[in-house]
Amino acid sequence: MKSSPETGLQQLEPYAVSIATRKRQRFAIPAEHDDTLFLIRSGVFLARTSLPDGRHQILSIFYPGDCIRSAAMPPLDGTEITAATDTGEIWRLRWPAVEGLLQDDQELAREISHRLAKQTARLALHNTIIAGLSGDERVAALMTELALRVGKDTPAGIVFEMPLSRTDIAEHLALNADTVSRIVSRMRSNGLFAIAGRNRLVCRSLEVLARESPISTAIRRMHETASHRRAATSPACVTQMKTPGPL
Amino acid sequence: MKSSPETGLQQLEPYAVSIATRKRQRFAIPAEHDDTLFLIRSGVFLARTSLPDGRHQILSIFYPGDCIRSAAMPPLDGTEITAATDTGEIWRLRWPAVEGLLQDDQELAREISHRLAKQTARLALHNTIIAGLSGDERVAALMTELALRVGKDTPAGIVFEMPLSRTDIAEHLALNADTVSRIVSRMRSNGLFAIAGRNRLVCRSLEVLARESPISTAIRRMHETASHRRAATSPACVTQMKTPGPL
DNA sequence: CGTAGATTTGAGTTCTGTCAAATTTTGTGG
DNA sequence: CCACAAAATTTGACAGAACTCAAATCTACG
Repeated sequence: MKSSPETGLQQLEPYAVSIATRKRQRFAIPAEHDDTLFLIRSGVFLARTSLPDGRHQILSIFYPGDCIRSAAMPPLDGTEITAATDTGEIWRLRWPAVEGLLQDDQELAREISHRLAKQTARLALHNTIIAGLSGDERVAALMTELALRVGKDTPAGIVFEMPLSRTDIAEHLALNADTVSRIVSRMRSNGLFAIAGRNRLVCRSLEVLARESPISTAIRRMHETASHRRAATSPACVTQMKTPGPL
Repeated sequence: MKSSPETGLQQLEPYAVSIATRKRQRFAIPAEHDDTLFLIRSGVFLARTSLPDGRHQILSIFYPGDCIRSAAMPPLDGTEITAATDTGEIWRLRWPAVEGLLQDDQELAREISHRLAKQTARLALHNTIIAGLSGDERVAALMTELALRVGKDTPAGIVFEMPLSRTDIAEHLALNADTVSRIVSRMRSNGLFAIAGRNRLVCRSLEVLARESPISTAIRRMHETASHRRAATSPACVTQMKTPGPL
């Protein structure tokens, strides 16, 4: 169905400004009149916004292949995109330019609108998670998502770098950082996952983890198709690996 | 900027199945392989989903002019669209057919993608509301939205039919129906709005109501531009009016 | 090796959920 | 128009999950 490879949309390259990012690098969302498309090429990025009272929220997590159209961002001041992984690459394009291309390339039009639709579905699913699940279930849902998205299969289980701090997790799941810490500790002591070094998580069984979250089926449907999990020996996705050892 | 009138996209009519709806009428979301576009022509509709544990959630509220692409819905079983107003009209189109039209009509393509983007932004804003605001603030946000969307200016203030039951509100705002009832009663006794007959609310001052919600600015930006509030004597928007009297 | 930032943990508080009962509203049929 | 049953809403009492605040640890990094 899709003609493009993993992160796809290669044909947009001539129109894009490519930016190599480092952790915590921030990108402002242009105003309405300067509609912009960001394309995640590698790494994990976050859409973060701040409420008038000074608190912050993480609206969504972006993975390679995701498109971010500024017009689809809520009109909240202080909304920005931040890099969550140590390194990453993001493309920046003017939306009107993209729109022009779509007319001549129906395949491209189909692909972009499909991706945007899928991300809207993800947003809605996240809504469901926040609105309907307990703290524990929310964390389990996030861990399942990350295992599917940035995890690599190893003999010990699925290993992944956690790109979000406790505070990030809290801001994403509508919880408190203290509460997240408690929940993560509890899940760890229950053996749902182990911690191997700085921010590296090992999930022995995705099944067991998924069982902690009522809507894990939807999460898997949403993130598994886009998943490109591979053995830790794979050369791709270097973004996620700081040290090459499998554990 | 937009060439089309209020609910727009008239040129899609030949390709659409028009459905006149009555309250609580339900529409299934077609599966992935049968991507469909719904177009709200009049009335208020809800996207409702049910969790495995039997609870329900209302993912979003749709107003005239909104587009619902089934591929942008989360992959949750039991997700459906329901009519919230007594009467309404909805168009149903096959997405591939729409996609074909977009190629020949760039203006249409622009308009549809713009609407879909705006609705994604609304979803993200709703996320923010659920995740970051207290119960009272959430209800105030919803009331502000409804006043802007379906309200009509009268000498007594902004009058609107509340299309959502207490349970609906609860399912939309991630609260409990009992809690919603308490909050609504409290807001009413605080004079934020009055109740005039069956499900009819009167908001004396949008400013005062908006002050109850920290992100009212964004809500207004999001819903005011699409708003077509008019005096209660206006012939349009009959959907909202059961009895013609202004109070 | 020390400092700044992140994480963990404890104790107490608050908001919201739960359950049950009372009350109001709505729809229906004489 | 009234009576009645069903549904929706309101209200009270209580329980629980998550938040807040503060202090103790831990970690990264110069």
